[in-house]
This record gives sequence, C-alpha cells and structure tokens, in this order.
Amino acid sequence: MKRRRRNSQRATMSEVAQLADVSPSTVSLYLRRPDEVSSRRAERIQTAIDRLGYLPNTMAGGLASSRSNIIGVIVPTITFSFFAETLETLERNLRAAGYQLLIGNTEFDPSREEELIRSILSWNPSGLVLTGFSHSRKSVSLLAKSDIPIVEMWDYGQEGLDMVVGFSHHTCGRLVAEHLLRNGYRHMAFLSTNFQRDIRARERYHGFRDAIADSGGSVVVRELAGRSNTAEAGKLLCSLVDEHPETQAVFCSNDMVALGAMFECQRQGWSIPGRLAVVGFGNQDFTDSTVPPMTTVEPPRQEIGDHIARLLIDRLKGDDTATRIDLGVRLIVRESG
Amino acid sequence: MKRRRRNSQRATMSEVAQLADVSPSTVSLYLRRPDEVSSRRAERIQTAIDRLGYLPNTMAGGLASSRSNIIGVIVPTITFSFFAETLETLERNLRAAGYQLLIGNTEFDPSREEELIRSILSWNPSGLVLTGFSHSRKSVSLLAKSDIPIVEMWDYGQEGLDMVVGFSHHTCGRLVAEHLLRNGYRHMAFLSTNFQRDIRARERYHGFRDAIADSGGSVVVRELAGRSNTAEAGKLLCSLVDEHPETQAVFCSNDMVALGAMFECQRQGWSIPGRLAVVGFGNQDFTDSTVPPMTTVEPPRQEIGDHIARLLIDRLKGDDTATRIDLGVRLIVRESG
DNA sequence: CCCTTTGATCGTAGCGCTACGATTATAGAA
DNA sequence: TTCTATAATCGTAGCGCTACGATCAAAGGG
Repeated sequence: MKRRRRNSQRATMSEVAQLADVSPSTVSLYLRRPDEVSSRRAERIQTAIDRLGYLPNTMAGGLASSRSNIIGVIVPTITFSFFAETLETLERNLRAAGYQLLIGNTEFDPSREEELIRSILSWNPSGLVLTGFSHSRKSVSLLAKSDIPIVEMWDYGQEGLDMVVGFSHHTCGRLVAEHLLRNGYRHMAFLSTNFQRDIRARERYHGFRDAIADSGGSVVVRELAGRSNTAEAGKLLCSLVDEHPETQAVFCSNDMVALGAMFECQRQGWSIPGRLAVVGFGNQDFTDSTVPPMTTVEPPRQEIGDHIARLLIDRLKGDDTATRIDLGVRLIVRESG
Repeated sequence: MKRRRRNSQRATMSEVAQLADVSPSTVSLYLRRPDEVSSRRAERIQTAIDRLGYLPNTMAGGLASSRSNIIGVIVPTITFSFFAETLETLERNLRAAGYQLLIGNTEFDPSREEELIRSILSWNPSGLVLTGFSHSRKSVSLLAKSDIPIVEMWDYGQEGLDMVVGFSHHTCGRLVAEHLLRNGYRHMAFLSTNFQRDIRARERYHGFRDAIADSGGSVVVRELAGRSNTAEAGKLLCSLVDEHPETQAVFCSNDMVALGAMFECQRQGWSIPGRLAVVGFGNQDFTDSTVPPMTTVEPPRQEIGDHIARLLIDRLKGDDTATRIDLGVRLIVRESG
C-alpha cells in the first residue's frame, strides 16, 4: 500500500541500528541506559548517530512509553517579573532533570485555565503546576482523573489539590501593616492593581486591612482600572490623598505601582516618608536605588521554582515528600516607609 | 503477552467509538473535520466524548500524522519584559490558530542554543522562532536539515536563515544619537548592560557611536558587569561623570538602566536634562511617569509577535509571503533628553 | 426499478519508538 | 571440559492515533 511520504530527511532509529549493525532495541537501550550496552557497540552506535545526525522522535518515544518528559505550567501572565522568574528557575531545574516545560498563560482570564489544562493534559504530561487555588469545577475533575502530580504555587493557606508551594498573601499584608503601625502610622491606604485580575493583591489587602482594623487604624483602598500602570497609579494616589488628606502611608500592590506613587510624591513635593510612607511588593531590582530607597516585600520568586522542581522530581521518582510548603516573605525595610 | 498497564484512566478514541457505536475512524474524522460527519453521529460522538471525558492523545496524533502543532521559540530570557511581551503576543496569536508554543531560554549562553534546538526539533515542531542571527555552525546545519519554517526575530540587517522579523539596533543607536546631536549635545556616553550577554545593546552602541563620530562628537561607554542592575547603573554613571565631566547626555541600554541613571542624578543633584540628558530603551510602562518623563525608544515588542504569527501561519498554509520585515523603532521624545 | 453519483463510514497499515520476555554471548565454578 | 550465573542483545507486540482507499448508504436519473 502506498503511504504518505516519510517525514523530511530525519533518520530513524532503525537506520542508526542498521548503520551500526545492531538491532534497533540496542540503540534504544543505548539511548536510555548507555551503561547497559557494551562499550564496543556503544561506540559504533554513537558513530552512526553522529554520521546520520540522528535526533530521537520524542512523540514516538512518548507514545510507546506512555510517559512524557513534559511538565505543564499555567500562570496568569509571563510579563510579570514575579512569574517570569519563577518560571525561569523552574525551567532550569527541571530541564537539568530531563523535563521540558509547557507554559500556558491565562492572561488573567480564569475561564481560560480550563482550556489550557485540557490542552496540556492532552500531551500526557508528567506533572502540572498551577498558579493559585482557584479552579473551575470542571478543571478539578479533569485534574483528579489525570492522576499526575499537581503543584499549586504562589499561594498558601487553603487545602490544595495535591502539593502546594507558596506563601500567604494575607499574612504578607498583615506583616506590612504591623510594620507601619509599629512606626506610628495610623491612617493607611492600599493602592492596587485590579483585584479581579490580581486576586493575590486582594488577599494582601485583606491581611493589611484586618491588621489595621485590629489596632484601630483606618485604611482606604484604590484599584487601578486595567493592567498595572505606573502613571495611573500616580493619578490615583493624588486623588486619594485629595479625598483623604489624613493618609500617612500607602502600601502598593507591587513595586511598579509604588514607583508611580513615589514619582507622584516627588511631583507634588511630598516628602517620603515624612508626608507619605510608601511600601512596595516584589523587591524588584530597582527598589534599592529609588530616592529614597524603597521599603518593600520580597516574595520567594525563585525559591518557589526551586522547591516545585524538587518536589516534582522526588514525586516522579516515587518518593512521597512534604506536600505543602510555606516559603513566607521577607520585609525589606529601607527608607521609604 | 502481558503488557504494561494502560495509561491511567484516560479513555481512548476506540472507547469513544464503541460508546457512540461508530468506528474509530469516524471519531477521528469528527474531531478533525466535524462537517464531514453526519449530524446524527456527530451528536452521538460528542455525547460519548463528554460522558467519558475523552481527551485526545496529542502524541499519538502527532506520531501518526508526522506533524505537530508545536512552534518552538528560543529567547535569551523570559524575564526581560521585551521578550516576555513578544512571547505573550506570539502565544496568543498562535494558540488561536491551534498551535502550542514550546519555549526555551538560553539564559544568555549562546552555547545552549544548540542544545535547545535539538531538544525542540526532537518534538517535530511545525516551526521555530529564534532570537537574533548568531547561531553555531552545528545549529545551522540542524536547522537546514529540519526543513521547517524558521523565523529569526528582534534583529534586522543580516541575511537570515529563512524569515526575519525585527528591527536594526544599529539604526536605533543612530536615531538616538541624531536626536541628541540635533539638540546640541556633543559629549555623550553609552551606559549598558553587559555586551556579551546583550549583543543587541552592543549593536545599538555601535550605531550610536558611528553617528556621533560622523559629526565630531565624543562618546564614552561603560558596561555593567553582570545582569541588568539598577543600582550598579547608578554607581557606574557616577564614576563615568567623574572621569568625564564633559559628558552631557547618556543613552542607556534599557529603561531600567536609565531609571538607575535618573535616580543617581537626583541623588547627585544633577538636573535632567540640564546637567545630563538621559535616554532609555524600551518605552516600558513607567517611563512616562518618571521625573522628568523619560525620553526613550519604543521597540515593536508586540508587533514582532503579531508578524511572526502571521508569517508562520501563512507559510504553514502553503502561502509564500514576505520573508524579511523591518519593523523599525519609534523615538519617544519626552523631557529627559 | 436498476444504475450511477455523491456523501458518509469503515478497515487496515503504519507513524517511530519502548517494554519485556526470549535468546545468545561471556565468564566463572566445579 | 561442562554447567550455571550473569551480562548483553534481540524480536515482538503494541502505544493511540491518522491517512487513505475501500465499502456502504442515500439520492437522483433514465
């Protein structure tokens, strides 16, 4: 029977085997566990591989072994440096262990998560990493059926589907509130990216608000309309202070928003922290060189990636290790608040 | 013969077929070209799919059709917002057309590119997107053999392996130099991330330097040691001005470096642009709210993604369209220089 | 009513690899 | 030397799907 034409020029394993004068099985074995092949044949096989420029066909291998070296990761966006750094660390660790990352981003649309999960599961991945705890009912049932290790990251506190690596944003909010309260501030504001998009910012706000309420301070909140926008943050801060001139300190949902706030202060001639204390979140690289240096919170961006990789690798080796890790955050006290 | 146990609980296409009382072929056809299946069976098949929670096995499909819906992308890092935005746009467009991105990052180590190319090619991708023109000889021969559409992005001016979408960094450097020269600046500096890592920054420097040399101005260059670091940028600027007090304007290799420069000016009490003009690169969100607003260059971050997606989709449909696109840059003149 | 045409469905043969038992080579013990 | 024990190699049967020609059903023409 006539068949569709062979896929481009790529050599197959059989061709390698033929050239090396061994069976395809031996080539396969050489590729997977080289030390179980005699050095004489190993050498012949390697020569053949080089001669033919042989590249294994990952799909064929994956199908035959009904395993894949894929780990799926779903994040809201890769343009937040937070997630990008976690991804990069995760990728580095996992690649070293022979895994390949398949990245999906929801662009902050929670309904897209399910579609991404489907698409990733159809690759038969070895594991899956999700951001946060909030998943559609359908997604949860897909995941339950899939029977692979799941990690939920960048959050902590809820039960979780399987493994969890992150920190509590609520606690983070409290931490900042307590720091400011300790320094005598009473009237606070929370200046935030949109809560709908950034649900973790809302958690931080809740922690912040609760701690302040506990000690009798006041707190005002303002949300940006769209995506994180430094200029809009400045304007919003301005109108906030206009309406609530008693405000003494503002906790921003991320360092970029805080940067916008600081520039606005400079523009208005408000001294930092004299007139207004400003605290960021993220401890991004630039925060130590603002004027004055920015007080901020350092989330364990890379540590999250490191821990997830370790957890996943252990689990895939069969070990059953710790399944919930709270990495906490570090308050970086500088001069802005 | 005893076989390894079936892969988890996932239903196969045959099971769907059985439940819907049709042949597997019909299910396959329904999934690929639904309108070629009668509505009666289509309905039965869809019901069966839903009942069983069937997810197609992408690897099996890919192997059988010796095609994959994968597009590989190799970037130096995903933590640069430039590349992240291009990736996100590319992903959005390509996903809409049914493709899946496989992202590899070299972490600025050119020698890792080859390894990534191998690893991606082993997935039998439909296309491959690389950053820049610089590839090892081995990589080039791998790519030549692979016979898939290739796009080189974020650069323009050289011949290219296949398609090219980007802009000329050399021209960009000239553009900034000409702008500054026009405004009467004669003694310039280029403050840069490490040239070894960021070879496009070096190209911009060359363009900058050449244009200045043409009109008799002077230019000094300073490179950061490691990765882009705002604080280090400030210190470096300081020592630069110390050694070359005649310096009137500084072009920074990206907005973060420029931010560091601006903060240093503020700290030193140098007026911008009176004592020192500062120009960035990237037109990142925050640049319009610095004090004073930052003059910078806008690279076509998202447009690159859009064009690549279109090119790739057209090519994969068989059309043979334009293969080299120069998107140019836009100088955003604000008040800092 | 039979024959043709068109559209819908199905059966078969792989895609390139891996798992695993079977077979063969090698080395050590008796 | 002969027999085991062990290591190295091989043959076979799929993994779950798609491509494609073959078959079957439905609809129209004479």
